[in-house]
Formats: sequence, structure tokens, C-alpha cells
Amino acid sequence: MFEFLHQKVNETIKITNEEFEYAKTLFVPKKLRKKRFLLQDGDICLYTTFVERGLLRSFTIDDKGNEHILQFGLQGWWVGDLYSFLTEEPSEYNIEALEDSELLLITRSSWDLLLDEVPAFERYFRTLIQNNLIATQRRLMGTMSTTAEERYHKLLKDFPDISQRVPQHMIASYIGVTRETLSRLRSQMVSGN
Amino acid sequence: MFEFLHQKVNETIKITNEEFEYAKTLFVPKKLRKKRFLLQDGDICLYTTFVERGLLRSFTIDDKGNEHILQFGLQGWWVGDLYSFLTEEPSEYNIEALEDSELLLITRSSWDLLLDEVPAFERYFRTLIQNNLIATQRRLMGTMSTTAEERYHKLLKDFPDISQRVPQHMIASYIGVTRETLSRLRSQMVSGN
DNA sequence: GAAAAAGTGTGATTTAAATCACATCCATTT
DNA sequence: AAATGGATGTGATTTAAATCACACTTTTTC
Repeated sequence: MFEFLHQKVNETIKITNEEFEYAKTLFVPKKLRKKRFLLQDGDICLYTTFVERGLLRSFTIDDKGNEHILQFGLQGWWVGDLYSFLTEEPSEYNIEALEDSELLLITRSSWDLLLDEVPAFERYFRTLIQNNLIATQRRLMGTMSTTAEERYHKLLKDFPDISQRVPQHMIASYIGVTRETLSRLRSQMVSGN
Repeated sequence: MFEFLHQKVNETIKITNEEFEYAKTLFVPKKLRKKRFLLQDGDICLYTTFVERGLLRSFTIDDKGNEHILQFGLQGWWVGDLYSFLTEEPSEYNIEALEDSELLLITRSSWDLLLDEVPAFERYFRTLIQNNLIATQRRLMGTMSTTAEERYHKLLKDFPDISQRVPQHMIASYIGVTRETLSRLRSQMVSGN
């Protein structure tokens, strides 16, 4: 149940067995079936979540009803709405399982405890958030300076299997174009290049 | 020299005077005149920088020669290229003073030392980066789901004085449109609304 | 204080992508 | 196996913004 989390944590920080045993007591395992939601907009995000197995997506829905995907949550990633989690205000995000998934949830109070009791975890999360920030900044600059086609190629490069695991219209909404535009892009690629 | 940093740090964490006195020894003050660069693309980002006074911008230049602004560095903010700072690989960013500025620089090794010696700073930076991530995610979703006009209004709301302090073409390149588009937007606003 | 450089406004035209519309196609469910 | 809903492909049209071009203004700089 906790092997994968243990492994991922060990990749960035040194942690004793006792410390990890303690950490384990603070997480709640949960299985989430495909198409079920971990968070729905309007609700407060009560957990930050480690994906042990499966695939999720976090997304918003705008005024026109269009979805915009912030993140695909693959195995070994964390998902949640940081803002709502920290402020306990209603979230604007939805988090949905795209495959049957096994998750490890931690509440705000347990998370605070973990950071207080095990400083190594403070560093782990700092590093995690840091890498996420770097990636998000890159993606932001990418949406401003590159074409839809370049962003699509980058996605395929960064997540080679995602294209097989999720419907194309979700990939479109991740790179910030309509499903029609992505469809045309793909057919051009088959013929042209 | 360090009053403002002390104040900002105190807003998020509890820190003893000895701890802050120690931290002070790790920073290098620097004055940077308007139009001078703190970082140029191709160079390694050797410092992470606190803005005591003044205004900077960090930006990339794309293949076509267009600039894209990641961040305006106002008083009390941190600027730098995290990726280059952490990996010691050449940066793709430029950081330029838009006004005469007073800065506090910290090198990678001093920063590591600070985080090791003063765990409260680990928390301070975790919180800082966390808030930056939340803001960057919002901006990313904004570029995907809102019009240029909405993004412009949001910028004016978030940074009421920025419009007076920096040229309009930089504001355009922050919200992700050309200077012409922003110009037309503004003239519509004067007449219409 | 003149000259150069940087910044802004506005028209005409082009372009990339959104929107609208409809035809498949595929997969799950009953 | 038929039926329903989700997903995809593709044409026609519209739209928002980019691009090109040039005039004018303001700010630096020598």
C-alpha cells in the first residue's frame, strides 16, 4: 500500500524507518473508481492526495461550460487544490478518476502535524512544490510563446503514454485548444510529418 | 538594509533574532541601476534575490524575438530562475531592473546552508513557493479560459500601480498579447466602459 | 537642447483558432 | 445484438488577435 510513496519520498530526502512508520499513520487509503470524483467545485478540498496507482485529472469549468485541465495525476504524483486545502475555502477545481485508482489521502491537520514532527517532510514538500512551480512556469510561458502544435508535441514527449490513456478532447483541453483544432492538428501530422 | 526582508519573513514564520542575524551574514546586498541586468539568458542563475526596493522583470525571448514576461519583481518579492539556480544549467530567462533597485542576493551554497541550519527558513521558502505555485496555476488557467481583456483587468486589480510604473508593451507581454492588441483594448475601454 | 531611441495609437490585411453543424465511429450497457 | 451516449473527424463560417505599416509622442542621451 505504501511502498510507492516510500520510494518516491526516498528519492528526494533521507528518512528513517520510524519517521516513515509515523507518516503512514497519517494517511488514509482510498480506492476511487473510474469516473468518480475526489473533489467537486464548490466543495472544500479536505485532502492532499498521493496517487499510488491509476490516473486522475484536475480541471475547472468556465462560464461557457468548457473544461480546462490543470493536471493529469499519474502514479507517483500528488493531486489536490492547494489553495482550497490551505485556506479551507470552496474549490474551483474538480478532480476525477480517469482510471480505477488507489490513493493515499492526508487531511490538513495531519499534514500540519507531519510537517511539524518530521522536518524531512517539510523539505520533501518544498522540493515537490518547487519542481511543480518550475514545470507550471514553463507551461505558462509555453502557452504564451509556442503554437498549439508545439505544445502537443511537448505533451507527447513529456507523457508518452497519456495519449493512449485519455480521450483526445482532454488532451486538447490540457494544451489549451478545442477538440476540433487538435483533431485537425493530428490529421495534418499523419500526412505531413 | 535588511528591515524589509526581516518583516516579510516574520509575516510567515516565527524566527529568533539570532537566527535572523545568522541569515543576514549569508546575503549580499547589491544595487542595480535601471536597465541593468541581474541575469542574462545563457548564464547560470547564481543567486536567488530578494527585492528590498525597486522593480524588476524576468522574461524570455522566443525564436521570433518576442519577449514574454514571467514576472514583475516588486518590493518584497523574490526573483530568479529556480531551475537554473538549482541545476546550475544555463538559464533561458533574463532579469532586468525597470527601476533603480536594492537587492539582497543569496548564492546556492548559502541558501543550502540557511535551509540546513535554520529549519524555519525551509518552511518560509516552502510557503513562498507554495503561494507562487497557486498564483502561477491561476494565471495559467486564466490564459486558457479568459479573454485578453479579462486578464488585463485582473492585472490592474492585482497590481494597481504597475500600469503607471512600466511601459504598456510590457504589460501586453505579461498578459500574453501584442502591444497593438493592448492598445486597442485600452481605447475601447476609454470609450465603451 | 538637438538628435536618437523608445513608446504608443490606429488603420488595413492576414492568420490561427473558435464556433457551428453534422456525419461517423466506438464502446458500454441492457 | 440493438441502442444509447461518448468520442472523433471534417467542412463552412466567424472571430479574435497577429502582423504589417506608418504617424505621432515622449523620453533618454550625448
